[in-house]
Amino acid sequence: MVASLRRSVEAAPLRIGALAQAAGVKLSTLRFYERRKLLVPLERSESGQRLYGPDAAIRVRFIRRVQELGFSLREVSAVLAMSDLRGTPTREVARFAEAKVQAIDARIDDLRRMRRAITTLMVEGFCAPDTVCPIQASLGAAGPVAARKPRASAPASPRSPRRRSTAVGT
Amino acid sequence: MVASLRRSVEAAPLRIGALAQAAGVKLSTLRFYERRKLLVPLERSESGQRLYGPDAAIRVRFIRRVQELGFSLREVSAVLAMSDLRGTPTREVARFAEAKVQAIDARIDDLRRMRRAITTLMVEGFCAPDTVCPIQASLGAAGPVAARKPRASAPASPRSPRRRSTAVGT
DNA sequence: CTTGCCTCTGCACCAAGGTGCAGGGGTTAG
DNA sequence: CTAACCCCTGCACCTTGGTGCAGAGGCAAG
Repeated sequence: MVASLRRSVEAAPLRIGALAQAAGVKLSTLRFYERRKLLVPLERSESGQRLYGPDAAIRVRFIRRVQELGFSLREVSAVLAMSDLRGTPTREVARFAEAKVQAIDARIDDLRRMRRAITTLMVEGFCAPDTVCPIQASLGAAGPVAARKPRASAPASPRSPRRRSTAVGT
Repeated sequence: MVASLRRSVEAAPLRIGALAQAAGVKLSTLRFYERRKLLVPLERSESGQRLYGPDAAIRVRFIRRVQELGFSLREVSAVLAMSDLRGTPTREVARFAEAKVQAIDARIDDLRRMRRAITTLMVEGFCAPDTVCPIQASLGAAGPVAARKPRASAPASPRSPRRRSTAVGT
């Protein structure tokens, strides 16, 4: 009842299954995001069913995209918190945003460097024997090593494991 | 004894502890990389101690850097396998390299888009209330959602947890 | 009312990337 | 010789980001 009376043009609230479909993720993922405070349903029905607003799918897709860009869920939630502070760029938020931008720039630089190393290599016909391969040299030089953190990229089906070793092909 | 007689100019083989120090990682990490075939010691001493060549630290740093760029260890090892094929860019390797370059480009594009969204936002004084925040809109639009994959970036000390929720500050 | 499809909660488990620890030897200075 | 370090193996455990499952309840159609 309550729900069906909202401003009529507004899309009806989605239940979890519909949202999962719309956003292309699993129910369990949505519940997981809720635990992590990334996506909280607009409200619950009397019987406890999660009801999401029509923009929820965008939020979910956003989360996935940002993760793809190499940010952890913790960071994604910081970004979301920031974007949720509509109209109020506090000093803290501004600093956070700035830091994010710098991190993004640094990451772009690294990717460019790596890209360059790879293409150069391919053009030059690969590493000469008995030298340190330039791909490695380009990124392996001394400097801060950074504690274990990242992960990303290529597609891998969740239910297709059973491969261990590490061949170059494929 | 054996070790001290190698061609005098070549740096002495490192034992695992020295390499770990030089590369800024833990012993256990090096052993782990060995299991994953990312870094195999040059040889073992008679008593079974791992002995690494002088370039090992570069390789380790390289691994860390590439991971930071958002590649999984599986992918890193593919890159390394590629770079280890000194002098022989096979067709397979070339295809792999090309794919990597494309992946890198795509990732750079995404990062740029996100960067743009953030800076624009900061300039414009944040999202208007009652609209979908442009940060989210810029990346959350419909399209393929991509199965769970990535991870990366900001520093976080391994032994400093005990924080759960997700505030924007810090 | 029963069937079928959703959804709920709680809990266990998965893979990746490490980390730590126990128990047992190597090696080396004093 | 013995202490102090270093290193070995195997195994258990940790964090992230999800998944899956069981057991129980909601709800619309026939």
